[in-house]
Formats: sequence, C-alpha cells, structure tokens
Amino acid sequence: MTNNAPRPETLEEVSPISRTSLSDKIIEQIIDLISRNILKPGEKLPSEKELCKRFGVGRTSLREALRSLAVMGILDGRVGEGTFVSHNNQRYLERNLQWGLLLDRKKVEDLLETRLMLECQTARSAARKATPANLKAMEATIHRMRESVDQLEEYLRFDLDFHLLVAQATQNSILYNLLSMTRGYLQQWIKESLDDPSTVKARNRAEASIQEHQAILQTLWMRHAEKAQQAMTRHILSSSADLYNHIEQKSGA
Amino acid sequence: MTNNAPRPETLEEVSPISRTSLSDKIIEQIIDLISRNILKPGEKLPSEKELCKRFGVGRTSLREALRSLAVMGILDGRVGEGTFVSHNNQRYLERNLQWGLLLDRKKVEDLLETRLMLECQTARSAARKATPANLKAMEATIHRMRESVDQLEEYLRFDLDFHLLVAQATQNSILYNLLSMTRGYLQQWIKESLDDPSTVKARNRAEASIQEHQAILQTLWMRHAEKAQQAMTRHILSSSADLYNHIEQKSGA
DNA sequence: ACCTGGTTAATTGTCTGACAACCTGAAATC
DNA sequence: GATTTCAGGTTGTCAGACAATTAACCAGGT
Repeated sequence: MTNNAPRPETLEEVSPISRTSLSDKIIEQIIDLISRNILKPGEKLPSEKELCKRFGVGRTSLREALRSLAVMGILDGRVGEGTFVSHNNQRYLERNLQWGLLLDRKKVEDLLETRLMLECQTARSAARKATPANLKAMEATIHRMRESVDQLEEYLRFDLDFHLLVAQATQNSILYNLLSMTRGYLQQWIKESLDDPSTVKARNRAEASIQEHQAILQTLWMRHAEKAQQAMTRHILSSSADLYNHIEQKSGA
Repeated sequence: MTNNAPRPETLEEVSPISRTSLSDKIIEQIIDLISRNILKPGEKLPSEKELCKRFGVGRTSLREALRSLAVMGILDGRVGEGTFVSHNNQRYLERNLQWGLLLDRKKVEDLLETRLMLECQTARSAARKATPANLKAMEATIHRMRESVDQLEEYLRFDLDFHLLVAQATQNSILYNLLSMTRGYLQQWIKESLDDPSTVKARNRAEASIQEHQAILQTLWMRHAEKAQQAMTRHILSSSADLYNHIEQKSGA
C-alpha cells in the first residue's frame, strides 16, 4: 500500500506517482493503529472535531475516511454517540465478500466449489492441529444441533458454528476468515433451499447431517488427516446436493 | 444488504431498525447498476454535480459513497477527468484482502499454508477443466521462464503467470482471485528470499522450478487430477522451503 | 500539415460554516 | 425517588467556495 517503489533506473521504469488522497492516508493510519492494537475493538475514537485537529485536515477528508472504514465494517459510527472500532474485525472479510458478490452474481457455483476445497483441506489441517478443547467444543455443538433439530434458524447457526470451530482448530486465521466468508454468504441460500418444499424433508436432511458431523469429529479425534478430509468432503458434497438442485431450479424458472 | 427482514410477529423479534445513511443507499444503488451491467467497466460516471441532482442528495453524501467505492477498488476517481468504473473488478477481492491482512498482520506462515491448499486444489480442478488453449498458454509461459532465467524480475513474473493460468483454467473466478491475492502478497517475500545470499543459488532453484512446472503441465495434459495435485504440492513445498528459511532467519535476527 | 503554447471550462479534492437528528447525562420538577 | 426537561456534544447532511488538475479548443509559428 505504501509507496516504496525503487528509484527508477531507466525511463521504462518510471511509474505514475501515487497522488494518494488525504483520506487514503488517514485510512492507512487508522488501520495501522488498529492492527497495532493501539485502538482496541469496541473502543471509541475521538470526536471528528478532535480528529480533524490531530490529523490536520478538514472534516470532509476525515469523514470520507471514516465512512469508508465504516462501509468496510472496520469502524462503526453511531449518531450522537461517536465512532467506535468494530469489535468483530473477524467478520470483515465476510462482509466484504458480500459486496464483491453483489457485483458478481452467478458465482454461487464457484463459491460452492471453493467452499468444498476450503472445507476439506481445513478438516485435514484440523486433524493435525486440533486441541482436545477444540474437539470438546465441537462435540458440544453437535449436541446442540441435535437438540434444535426442529428449529431451522438455531440448527443452522450451530451447523455453521461447527464448521467455524474446525477452521479455528487449524489455528490459521486466514483460513478461518476465508471459510467464514464463503459459508456466511452461502448461508442465505442454504436456508432458502431448506425452506424449499421440493427438497427432501429438511428434518431428514438434518439428521443425516448430524451423523456426518459426528463422523467428521471421530476422524479428528483419531487425528487421521486423510480420513478427516474424506469425511468432510462427503459431508459437503451431500449438503451441497440440495443446494445445486435449488439453484438450477431457480435459474431455470 | 437490503432490509427485507420479516415483519415481527412477537415483541421478541423486533430488531433495531436500520438507520442506513444516505451514502449507504447510494452505494447499494451504484453497485446494483454495475452488477446489472448498466454501468460497464471503464465507463465514466456522470459528474458529481449531475449525480447529486439525480440522487437528490448533497455533495457530501454522494462523495462519501464514491470515496468508499473507490477505496474498495470498484470506482476510480481521476482529478479533472471524472469518476470511472474500475475495469478490473477482478482485483476487488485482492485489494480488500490486503486491507484485511493489514488489520491482521499475523503470520506469513498462515498465508503459506493457505496458499499450499489453494494451489494444490486448483491444480486438481484444472486437470479436469483446462482447455487445450489454456495448456498451450502455460507451455508458452514455461518457455519464457526458461529464457529469462537470469533476470529475476522477469522470471518471477512468468512464474506468477503460470500459476494464474492454472487458476484461470479452473474457470472459477473466486478461486482465481483468492490465489492471485495470496500469491501477490507473498511475491515480495519470494523476491527477498531469492536475493538472500544465504539461500541456495537462485539460478539452481530456478531451473529446478522449471522442471517442476513442466511436470505439473504434463499431468494437466494427462487430465490426471490426482497426479496434478501431487505435482503441484511438491512444487509449492519445495518453493516454500527457501521462504521458510528466510523467514525464520529474519525473525530470529 | 504538424507541432506548440496558452486559455478556458469542466471535474475532482479539500476546506469551512451551518443546521438537523440524535444520544447522554445532569439538572429541574413532581 | 422517579420522571421530565434541558443543555451540550456527536454524527449526518447540506451548501458554497477555492485549489489542483485535466481535456479540449484555438491561435500562431514552423
């Protein structure tokens, strides 16, 4: 992001100078403050007037920066209260992919394929790195799925939780973010497809799904990477089947 | 994004009303126009004054929207010329993930692990979907790598090209974007590590690398998904080895 | 015909001041 | 003590102005 291009040696290498706007610089500074944990999640920023004085810029530039960060989900402006650092930076990628996919619909199939890859590789990695605490948490989540098998909303939330727990067990935050955003975006389609009367009974699907989750968890306990990957692949494929039908049917109509 | 929450049936379900700001609504409208291809990539938007009249808002709100879209890489404002729809929406994800990584400046190791997963799965998918034209393009790129084996900059560019061609062959734009982003972010580390005198001779590494690329291409011609994945995995692992050394050494110092 | 320079109009970038909508907390009132 | 009211602060929005930059046009020289 910063302009540290090498000094051009020949005329070919001259690059257009970056006339970064003031708000761009402000954005970089604020992101830097957050990444160095000087601005902590949930914390309130100084007022706009105060920030204007400190940055030495007008309110326009400052506001454009704050607004951009708010749209990206990094800041959160509340009228009459102030501007706060969003406490869930983790959801940042998720939110942004949504903007991106709004640009580029039709990509649900791509998303499904990507998700399959991410999930099965995540399972593989989790089999190696998961701690007993991670696995116990997954166990508890499966239990909650079983209890809420008749409440679609809750059930789906626990389902999502399970997959996020697997991703978390890899201790790879990038992987976690990627998986979280793909799944987050698919969530609405999943719900739609389960509400679709033409699909197999949601209830049956849910119980089969619980079995699959259990199977995945077993392979993780066994720390068997290969089997974990296979179990996850099976699960994703079968849970994607309804989705594909739903999508084809919808696009055909 | 739009507020289509169900009408609350009970008091429990009342949700905080979304006081979406004007600029949020403008952003949604512009994104919608772009996604429906009414605003085409590269096209010029009306001037800010004109847009203010059409949207019926002040210049502040409009500018905050345009600025946010510019930061996300969707629009591109040029002083004295106008505001344009960015012609490479493809770069959108890349750009945003970079912002995300700035927030989360944790480990390059996570990135390397993620890259390994993406690349080997990409190769697998490419083995199924690549067209002869795709494969010929890869062949040409390997040829160029061989010719520029003594010019680090060029060589690395072709190397990157090859991997992007593989990703492109999957015909999955999301996968392509994710891979492009991870690799793009690692590029600077890769160059650093090859300049590092303590690593094995760059020249030797480059020639070994060309062999590996050739091997990958062969498996793709054979349309053998399993072998493609293996070949790519080998390649990434061996190309990552130097990187790991370089990083450990650097963080140790 | 081609280049050169200057002028002008249009456009984005930035600043300032103002007002509206809103929240918080303390003072005033019951 | 509980409730209402009010004052101050904060974000959201608007309007006007100027600066910086660009494109386009036009006249003049070669």
